Amino acid sequence: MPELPEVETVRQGLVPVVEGSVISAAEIRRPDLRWPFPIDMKERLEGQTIQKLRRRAKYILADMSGGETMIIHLGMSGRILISGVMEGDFHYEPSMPQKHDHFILDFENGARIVFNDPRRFGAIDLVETEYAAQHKLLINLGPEPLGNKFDDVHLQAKFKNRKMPVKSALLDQKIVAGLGNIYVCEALHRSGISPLRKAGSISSERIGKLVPVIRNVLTDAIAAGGSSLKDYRKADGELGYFQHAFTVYDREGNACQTAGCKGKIARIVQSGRSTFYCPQCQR
DNA sequence: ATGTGTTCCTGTCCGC
DNA sequence: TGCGGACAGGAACACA
Repeated sequence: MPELPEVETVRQGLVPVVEGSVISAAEIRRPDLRWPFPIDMKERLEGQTIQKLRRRAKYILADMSGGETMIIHLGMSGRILISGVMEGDFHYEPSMPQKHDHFILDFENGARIVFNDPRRFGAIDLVETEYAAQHKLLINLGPEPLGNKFDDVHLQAKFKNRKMPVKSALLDQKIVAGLGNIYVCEALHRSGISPLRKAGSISSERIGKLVPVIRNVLTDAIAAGGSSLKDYRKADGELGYFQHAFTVYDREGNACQTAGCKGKIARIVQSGRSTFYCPQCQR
């Protein structure tokens, strides 16, 4: 579900609530999500101050005062919602845990955050901050698409000789980390590149154009608070609204909006995932 | 090495 | 209304 813009939006929503806040209680309501939690995670979290909330690709990283970092992934259906209030605000009793609320953090300032994930493809781990970047889940990630290391030189090198469709290549987190199904489809449409094209067959000139398009799609989506289809909510429970700006994703059968294009948006399946594109203007 | 298919899990929607 | 099947923002893993 959540791709980079959604994860970043959630992170930004959580920052004012959790950064500098002391965890008074950690409630772990099942032993695992996709993988088992560290057996002593509760004890290692309680009493800690969350010093910094970072993001790497689709992961949220919470650095604790005691030198450990909590690594969080939202999977397909994960949400983190703020459900208590901070001191000084209007106060009310936190609601009872809902179905699929798996992990709850209470803070000394009265704030509460709840991790809810119906499908349980999400993950939470706790590791030494110093080695967080070497974590199995993070070590092989490619560059941040909004960072300096993501440029046309990098993408050309990664695409060279690859026979995989460009759609699949951009979903590969080792090539660039943070894109998912929505934003790959949208970026390819904005670029006029067919998702079916083999990555190795795209000219350096077109790759040079694709790089800023990817950045712009993600930046636009973050500015819109992400895309809310079914599960996704911002940390305050509000909807994102980038879904209204989709040009292809989930728009099968609609007319292509590209200026001068008479095409109709098609849906195909690549590597088991839906791809939406315009066969007319994407080549 | 590289590309593809399967799998984890719950919920929703659509057609009959 | 009920029932079955397709499908959903991800990505590790097994296998050709």
